[in-house]
This record gives sequence, structure tokens and C-alpha cells, in this order.
Amino acid sequence: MTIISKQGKKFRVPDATIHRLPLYLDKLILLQQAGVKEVSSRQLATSLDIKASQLRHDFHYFGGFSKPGRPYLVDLLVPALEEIIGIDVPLPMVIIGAGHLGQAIANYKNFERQGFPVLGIFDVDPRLVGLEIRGIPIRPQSEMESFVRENQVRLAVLTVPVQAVQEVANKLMACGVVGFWNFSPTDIKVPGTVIVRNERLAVGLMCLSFKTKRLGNLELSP
Amino acid sequence: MTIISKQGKKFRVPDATIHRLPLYLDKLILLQQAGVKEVSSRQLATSLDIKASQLRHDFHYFGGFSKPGRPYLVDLLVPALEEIIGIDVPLPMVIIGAGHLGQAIANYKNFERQGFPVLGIFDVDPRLVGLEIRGIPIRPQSEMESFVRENQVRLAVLTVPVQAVQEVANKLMACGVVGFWNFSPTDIKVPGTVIVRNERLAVGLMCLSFKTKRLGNLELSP
DNA sequence: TTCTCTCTGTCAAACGAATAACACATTCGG
DNA sequence: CCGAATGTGTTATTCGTTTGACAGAGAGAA
Repeated sequence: MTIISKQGKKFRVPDATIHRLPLYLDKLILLQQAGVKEVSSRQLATSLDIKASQLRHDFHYFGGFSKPGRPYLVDLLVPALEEIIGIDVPLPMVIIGAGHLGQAIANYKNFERQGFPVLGIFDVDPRLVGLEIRGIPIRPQSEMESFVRENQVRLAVLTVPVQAVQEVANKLMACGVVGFWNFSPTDIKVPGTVIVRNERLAVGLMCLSFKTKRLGNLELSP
Repeated sequence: MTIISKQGKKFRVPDATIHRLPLYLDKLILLQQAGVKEVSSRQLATSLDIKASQLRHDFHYFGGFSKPGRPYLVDLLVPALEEIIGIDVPLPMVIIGAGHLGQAIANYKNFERQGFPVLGIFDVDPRLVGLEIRGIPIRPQSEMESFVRENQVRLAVLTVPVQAVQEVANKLMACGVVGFWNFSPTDIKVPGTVIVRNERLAVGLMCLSFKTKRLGNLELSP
């Protein structure tokens, strides 16, 4: 649940809705690239395996994007969603931990296209320092704090070992970081003014295990 | 929602509960390693930032793990949860796509410890073929199908480019794969007898963006 | 113009999940 | 042996999310 301001008033938007916004945007950009100009809630919803009423309900939180009777205009909807999600203004980030996962994320070009340029990668291992990933140098951990301050970085990706996470996060918060994308399998303690997104890969794998091993018990059709 | 069988009858377990089981197990193993023998629902729940009633409610789906009045016995609970989640019996997997993400996953030792040994990694790029990651060789894509058949692999990790995902998935299903851990940012079409877990990293990042940019509007306390 | 068709915005109902409440089993101290 | 304290299993309540229903705006055909 997140609060948004609209015309002075405040509204609460469900987390479930927020998670769907990037999916809508993604499909809409594909449509835009294909030259499609208009799309109805039903068409868009069907392609995402959700109900049209849910899509309209989601959009409703942010005010209408069309007029009754007319489908949505793709070229209007794309920038509107980009602004709502907040990727119209780039949000630079740093990656802490240049292990395999950190390098994989640094290598993923789409993040940059989607408004999340990686300004720097930091690691304690001197053997990694000096290497470059897509032109972004791996810097020594000791430079992290001054770099984050000087570049006013607000978002950090944490791919460091479990034992180091909390300490690294503390240092980053002291330097002005307000959002964490945490890949370590542990929670970090932060004040309510800081946002944390935990990406627990092992959990996903175990859910898959749970379901895969119970395939025989599945309901066959909804 | 997944259906489980218990004493002949079938019960439905919410997805939300299934997602928490690995978190419970994780904390319990830490306690076990610390030599703790007993833990109450309140202690365990507090350390995971959830309500004790929710934890008991979750456990209730699988029958009681203790007797009224007595806390849970860590050494009983750990194997019980392992069996429920299904990681008591190893579920071997293959990784398709040896890019940075594929390599990162192959490198993550904990998956093996948690019952998910990586039997093979496959890639179309001949420059990658022959390399080894933790002793697991990268094999040519052309060998994928025979390998999966011969080793009766049931679970596959997909870290191939978007355009290739559906075709690769089709081939794997024909060879007996029934579970996919899909890291490409697109849905794959599968019959109801196959389980897919989509790990859409970009969505997580955008949710973080949405919330980070609205920090000023946040409710200050719940 | 008027009729029909399409499709949104909006509200209501149904559903699912999280939290609270409590009965009762067990232990422990006196 | 009894009462207080602890803490589970289970049911009831509250809350949030999804789905369904529909009024009415706009477009196009006659």
C-alpha cells in the first residue's frame, strides 16, 4: 500500500496494482513499437492473462486515461504510465558487490534503457577492482561513500554476502541512499523513510519445488 | 493456490502461505545451527516481521507441529518443513543460457545445498561451450534434449534471450521437464500440467522506483 | 437525427488473506 | 494438588483485492 497525491488529495494504491503497472507498460511499449495506436482494456488484459475489469480498476486509481466508449490511445498511455511509475526521470544507482550476480545486473542493458543507469560498482576484492563492465569500472569499497555522496545516488543494489549487508546498508543510508534492491537472503533494518525491495531468489525456487512435486494434486481447470 | 493431499482429503493452501514456508525454514535452520531447541510462534514470527497468528495459521494447513501449550521443537520442525516444501528429495535442474545471469545462478552454492543440484548448463555460443562453472561444464545447446532425457531432468532455469524462450521451453517439455524458472521478461505458454515461476527482475526495480519517488507521501506510521 | 454498438469509469458484490480472539493443553512453583 | 503462566490449534472478524455489473459517453450507420 502506497500513498499518492492527486489534486491535493491523497489516495492509497494497493501494492498489487503497483506490481502490475510495469507489466502494462511493457506490453504497451511492444504495441507501440508494432505501430498499434489504440487498445481496449479487454485486448490488453487478455494478453496479460488478467481480467479487463481489473485493468480498468487499476487505471482508475490514477484517473481515467480515456473517455467512456473509446479505447486507450497507446501513445498517450505509455508516457502517462512512465510518469506514474517514475521512470520518466532517470534514477541512477550503484551496485555493491561485484560477484556474479552483481556483474549480471550491471550487464543487463535494459535497466539503463528503463531509466536506471548504473553509475558505479563496488567490491572489497582487490582482484576485481579495476575491471570494467560495459564501461562501468569496479571501484574499491573504500570509495563507496564518497562516490555516493558526490553523485547524490539514491538507489543501491545489494549483492554482498549476508554478513556484510546491514553494515553496507547503514553506510549507504548515511550517504543519502533511500532505496535498496536487496539480493541477499536476509532482511535489513531500515527506518520507515527508506524503501527496501527484497529479491529472494531461493524462495522462488522453493515455491517451484513445492508446486512441481505436487503436480498430481493440482486442480485440472479453474 | 495449490492443492495438497492430507490423509486422503484435499486442501487448498494459499500462495501467500507457500511463499512464507521457505522463510520459516531459513530462520529455523539458523536457530538449529545456533543450538536452539525450542521456539514459540511469537519468537519466530517477530524475527520475520509477521504476526504470530499468521504463522500458526500457516502451519495449521499442514496439521499441528506441536501440542497446545508447548513451543515448537526446532529439530522436529526443520525436517517437517523440508518435507512439505519438497527439498528433502533433491530436484536436479539444468540451466539454459550461460550468460551472466545463468552463470550467476550456476555459481550460487546454496541452491545445491538446498536440494537443487545443477546437472548441466547449455548455450548456443561456441565460445562458452567447454568452460566450467564449479565443475559443471557448459555444453552445446544441441545436446540439451538428449541430456535432459537421459538424466530425467524435471526442472529447468531459463536465462535465454526473449526470442528463444518459447522454443526452448517447448523442446524441454517434450523431454519431460515439468517446471520452469523463467528469468526472461516474457510469459511462456505451457499446459496446466507444467509449473512456471516468472522471475521478472525489471518489475521489482520499477516498483522500487514507484515507491522511492513517492517517499514524501508515505504514511509515517501504520 | 436517431439507433446501435463499443468501451470506459465507477460502484457493488464476492472472494481470499491477515489479524484478533479464545478455548484448552501443558508445565512449573508453591 | 492447585493456580498462574505460557503458548498452541482453531474459529471469528476485519481488511484488502478481484470480479461482476451497469450507466452512459462517443462513434458510425442509416
